[in-house]
Amino acid sequence: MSELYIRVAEDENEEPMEIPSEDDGTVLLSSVAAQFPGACGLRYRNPESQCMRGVRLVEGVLHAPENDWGNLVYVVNYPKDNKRKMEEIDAASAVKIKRGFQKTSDLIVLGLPWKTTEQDLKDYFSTFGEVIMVQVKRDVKTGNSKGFGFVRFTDYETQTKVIAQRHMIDGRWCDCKLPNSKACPDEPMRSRKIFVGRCTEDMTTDDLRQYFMQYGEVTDVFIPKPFRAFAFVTFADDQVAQALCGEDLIIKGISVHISNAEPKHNNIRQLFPNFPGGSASLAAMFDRSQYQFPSFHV
DNA sequence: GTTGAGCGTT
Repeated sequence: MSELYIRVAEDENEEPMEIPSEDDGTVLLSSVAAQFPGACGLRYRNPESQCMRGVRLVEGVLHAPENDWGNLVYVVNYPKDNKRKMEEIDAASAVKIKRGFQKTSDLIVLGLPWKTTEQDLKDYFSTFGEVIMVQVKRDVKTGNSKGFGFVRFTDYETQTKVIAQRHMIDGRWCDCKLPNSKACPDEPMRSRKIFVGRCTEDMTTDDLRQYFMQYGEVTDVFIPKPFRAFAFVTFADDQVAQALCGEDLIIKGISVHISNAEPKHNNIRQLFPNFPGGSASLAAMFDRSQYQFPSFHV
């Protein structure tokens, strides 16, 4: 019975994840909760009655029905109020739960040899865990490496391990750190609009709409022309927008950075036609006033 | 073709 895995999913229609069982054939609730934070039990559809059945849980240990887990997909139970929170109240935490708790972020890789390629980086970092993105930053004109890059892992544990040590890559010692540009203000505006930084030119409004749909209803996508490497996406629900803020997301293999959309203030003069002095001081005042006048940013 | 602490064509 050792080295057995059971299939567990958040919902009957979601993709299952394999959770390891113990030597005696039981599964620890903590093993389930490690992948599904907040889980308090498991259920499954009884093939005969077609009814959902609970899995026996004794002191944190889940016991196989009829002493055999079989090939069924088990569904995670959450405490009742959690569930209501997820479905009705807190769209923000729903997004986070869905994506797993320990989200990884891009790591900056400092000190790369000039000759190191993205393939080299991928080969090297794959020895630590699954890699979902690598970049070597290059001079746009010459194509020469700037001597640093970025890497992103699937698992948070991998990320922790990689940050903790130095790396010998193609004959040089390199460091991996969390990049500086991670900050999201503590008191974010409750905007429904997000700023999507580091877009590439081949990302269309349709691409962005398709991608962001998974988090909630998208009401608008705006890509400035000519190309400026960023875009705005507006959601129907501000909680969805806020939940994504500060994240690095992979779109078409490219890591984009999500932050709050700054209020646009190009029409201040129209709002305050008689304000004395230059537009700069007016703009500054507008910025300080945005909490009192939330309706000004649309 | 050069360099060696840094921060990703907002």
